[in-house]
Amino acid sequence: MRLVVADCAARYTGRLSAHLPRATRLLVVKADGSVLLHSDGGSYKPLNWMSPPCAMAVTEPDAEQAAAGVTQVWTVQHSKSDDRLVVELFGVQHDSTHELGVDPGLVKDGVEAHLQELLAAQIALLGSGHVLVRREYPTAIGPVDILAKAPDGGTVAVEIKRRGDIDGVEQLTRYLDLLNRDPLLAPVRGVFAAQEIKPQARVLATDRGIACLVLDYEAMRGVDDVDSRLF
Amino acid sequence: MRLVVADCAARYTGRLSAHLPRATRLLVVKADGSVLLHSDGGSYKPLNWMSPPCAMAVTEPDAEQAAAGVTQVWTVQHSKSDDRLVVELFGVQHDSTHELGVDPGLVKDGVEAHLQELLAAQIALLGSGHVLVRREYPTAIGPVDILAKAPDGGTVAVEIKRRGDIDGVEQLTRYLDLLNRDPLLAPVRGVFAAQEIKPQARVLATDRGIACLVLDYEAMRGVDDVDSRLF
DNA sequence: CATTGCATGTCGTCG
DNA sequence: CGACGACGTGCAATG
Repeated sequence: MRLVVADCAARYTGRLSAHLPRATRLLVVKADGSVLLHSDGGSYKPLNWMSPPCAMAVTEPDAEQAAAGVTQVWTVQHSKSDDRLVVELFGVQHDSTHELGVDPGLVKDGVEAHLQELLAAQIALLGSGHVLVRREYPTAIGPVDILAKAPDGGTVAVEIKRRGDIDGVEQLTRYLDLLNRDPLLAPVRGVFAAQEIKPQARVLATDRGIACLVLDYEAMRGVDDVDSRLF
Repeated sequence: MRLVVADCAARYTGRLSAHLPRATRLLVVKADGSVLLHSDGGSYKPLNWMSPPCAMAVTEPDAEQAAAGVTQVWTVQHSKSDDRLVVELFGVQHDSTHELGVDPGLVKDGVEAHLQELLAAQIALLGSGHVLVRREYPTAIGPVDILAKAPDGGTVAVEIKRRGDIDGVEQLTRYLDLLNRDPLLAPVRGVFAAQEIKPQARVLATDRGIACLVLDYEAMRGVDDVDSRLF
């Protein structure tokens, strides 16, 4: 990994065209050839970058660039597309290279998968008397998160999201359209379950006769912990 | 901006829980207090990070950490949530600080907005005899990208995307449902226009009687250039 | 300030 | 390799 702090300007062409006026920035060149240009603020997203696979060529400035004070030019070309990043360096404050080795990568705890497990285990949250049919119930247009039988003999299809917005309601609607054509399942009601349900999503769901269920992750995990201790 | 290359391990808790096993990484501390942990590969996204506003506290390792070889601990706490990033540093290879100043930021050329302008100017791409009503036609659930009158007296609603996938078809469907309730506009046909239309989106659109229009950005810009020269 | 829709999204997973 | 959904999505425009 090479770290350069330099006064620079950049131009990107590819999926869009964009340019960065001259300023002092951090340039990171990673072992796989990818390049990041970071400013001293903002988010984790660089101002400009090139993703791997790509190759960097360092060239001398042409006459015009040299007259403007450019000391070197980095041309970073993506290997599989015509995306290109050209960086003009004016003055270099810092330049160092470091051996980092391979990274074992991030280890995450589950979120949506865990919510699905918890709700399957606590299916009575849908209402007393509900029975789990199965998780990831397969259909032609993808798996339904949870399918359950209601005490009245009907079927309940549950779509689970961490954050419930309009897309999730659309997805559940498509499942319901399909499932209700199956005489063995119909009538199928929908339940839209999420840790947080956006107002617009709630309106749309209600308009379509889909129930909304707000999931309390901590509480559900608490119940689960109690269960774990009992067995 | 502070750049540190160090052997480190990290733990993030907040919207999810995750940890990074010990390895050598780049740690960037920006002027606004935000912290990025980068490996020597992958994309521009850090392995782990903390967004501003946040504050970093550097502390001595406790007895257990010290025994494991930890020399210092960085605790980065988000100011507005309970998101927290804790980094244990074992050995520091590099540590430097740089003054960067304010960045003027990225300047982009338009993409979707430009497509919309071009199609509005070349409305005959919808078929000969079409007349533009307006761009960003307002409705209760958001603006329709382009509304036009067809030569047969009907109305055409156009949804424009750079890449056309299923969400765009859903969005256009909602607009069409609403617009067709207006007797002054009905019947309203839909046109789904994009530089690239995903197969699933095309199937869904066709199934709903929505026409698909693939936009050739370069060709449309070419026509526009010719127009500009004429005037 | 909340909401919405876009993104050079990136990243996993599955067919 | 392509398609699809989730993301600690981030981010700007907008009401």
